[in-house]
Amino acid sequence: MSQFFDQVYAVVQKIPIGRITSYGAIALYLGHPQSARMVGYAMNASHHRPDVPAHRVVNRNGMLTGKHHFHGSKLMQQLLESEGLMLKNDQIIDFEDFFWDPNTVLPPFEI
DNA sequence: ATCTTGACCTAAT
DNA sequence: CATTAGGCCAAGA
Repeated sequence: MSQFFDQVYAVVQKIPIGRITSYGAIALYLGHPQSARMVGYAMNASHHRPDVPAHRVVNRNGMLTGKHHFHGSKLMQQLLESEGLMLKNDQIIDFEDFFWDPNTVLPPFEI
């Protein structure tokens, strides 16, 4: 089951193209407000899952803290830029404008 | 089995 | 302002 990881992947897959969200927002949505680290860990373990757009998940400041875990260190930035986002110094410009919050967009999470 | 290390976040100092 | 401390819990050594 590994519920939590799968739930994380399910949410990440719903992030629209060109939008991004944060680890903490996902953790909060799933009812684990203090388990943001686990969301990041789930991403680390999502390499063998092809349909999980891990590049659309950044930390709450819009910084690409996980870029080193991609195949190339530029890959994450390139993927985001190809979706229309602008980046500077590993940080998303106008992060708040592109932020996609599952807590306000998706229906309340239910077990 | 224990110890360490994290794609994090918040609250307190 | 910046820095620390604590909580979270899955893997690897």
